[in-house]
Amino acid sequence: MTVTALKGFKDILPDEVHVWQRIERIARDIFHRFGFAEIKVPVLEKTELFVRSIGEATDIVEKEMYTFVDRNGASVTMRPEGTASVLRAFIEHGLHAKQPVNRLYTIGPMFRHERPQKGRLRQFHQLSVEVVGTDKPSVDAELMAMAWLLLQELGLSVSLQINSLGCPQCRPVFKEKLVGFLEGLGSGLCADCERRRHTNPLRVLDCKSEHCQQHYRQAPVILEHLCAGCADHFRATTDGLVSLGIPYAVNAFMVRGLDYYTRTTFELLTDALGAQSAVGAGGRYDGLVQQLGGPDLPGIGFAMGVERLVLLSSQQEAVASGNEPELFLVALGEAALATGLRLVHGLRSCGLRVAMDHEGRSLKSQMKQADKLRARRTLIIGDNELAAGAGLLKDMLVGSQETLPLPGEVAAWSAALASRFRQEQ
RNA sequence: GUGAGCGUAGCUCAGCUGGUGGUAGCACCGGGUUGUGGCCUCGGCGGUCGUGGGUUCAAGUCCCAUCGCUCACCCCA
Repeated sequence: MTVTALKGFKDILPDEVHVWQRIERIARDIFHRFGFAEIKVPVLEKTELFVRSIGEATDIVEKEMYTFVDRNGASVTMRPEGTASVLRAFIEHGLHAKQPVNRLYTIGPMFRHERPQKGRLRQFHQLSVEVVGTDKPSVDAELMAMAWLLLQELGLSVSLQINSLGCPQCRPVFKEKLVGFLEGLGSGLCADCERRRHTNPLRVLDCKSEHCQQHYRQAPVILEHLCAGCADHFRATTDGLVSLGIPYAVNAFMVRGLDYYTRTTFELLTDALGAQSAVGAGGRYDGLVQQLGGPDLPGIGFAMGVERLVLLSSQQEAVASGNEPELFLVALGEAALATGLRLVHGLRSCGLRVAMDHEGRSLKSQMKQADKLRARRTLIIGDNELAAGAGLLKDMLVGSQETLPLPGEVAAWSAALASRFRQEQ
């Protein structure tokens, strides 16, 4: 092998592609049920967009972005997440002017230069969903309910954790209190926490070390320091979840890796993916649209990792792809091959999935091929059949076989066969 | 960026303390059936043992380096 794919970039082979298609099909269906419209945006953007939205001091911006200078000398970046691009498009095209609240989703690849591991790649794919133009907590609940329904219809069981990160009024007050608390702790924390204490104090509380957690028993909790507005919002959001019957757990220590989140944040977690526990996550980002140069509109969104959904789906029973040929045409000899090709094209034109072999191989060999492709039926045409103006139609499931007269024009046979197969489906 | 494990056929893997690469399984191709798949059976195709050095009479096996993959830390979808 001379040239291989880049580290962390994966080929999705034909055998697994139907798992992806199923996920995307169910996702699109649900998004449409909830009134979302698809938007397709570029994978390459000006670097500035992500720096301004995600935050200069985040891990993503500091060390994970695929950033390079293009031929004109401009700094460009392969998008590391979807929200920034969607909001850029939203603002650039003035979508807010068309309707007060916009519901958008996009599906596609994201890029982050991290060390790959189970469920984590450098090119990965997200289902990304945004609601712009409302700050109503019932929308927060509705959005989480949609994510929940999607996982449910995919047959995956996960847990929902939620938190509130407050707003520009109450979060700084809490942060100050937390820093004060951490300084009073002295030494004894793990190395990571020692470091985070200064770089990202909020994240300290998320530490997995039992030892550190003991120190944090008395730590101030964000949910107890929300301003009245944020507290009301959080209460209304959880009320909404309860009324919709969505089970959730409050995790006051949950933090997000992007700076733009405000108020509601949530994660959809599984324990079946090794170290990668989040299959989806999101939150509210009031203020982000304005920060990106747009109108002062609130927003909320979430993303789900398609690879992680695929990993979880693949742990379920295998499902047939549904793309098996409805007919495999077996042609024996030159003359039959020529007639067969015309018949196959006629059937395909009538909407049937039809396969055939062009190599002139033996009958047995072609039957094997039809079986391997899991073709529903075979139509055998050889010299005998040509002479008789007929074909042998075999049902590959039952094993029964009948002589099928093929009189007149190919177009006529094709239409007749196609409508007959439809009825038998 | 840090750490650990692993690189033998298209895939999954045997190969013990160095002594000629496995009739291995799956897959693929062909026969057993004058023109009929799955099951069975027989045969065939298929390998720079990741790469480069070193030790040795002899290296898939031991040593070093290097590349790649995987998992974990970090972080995240």
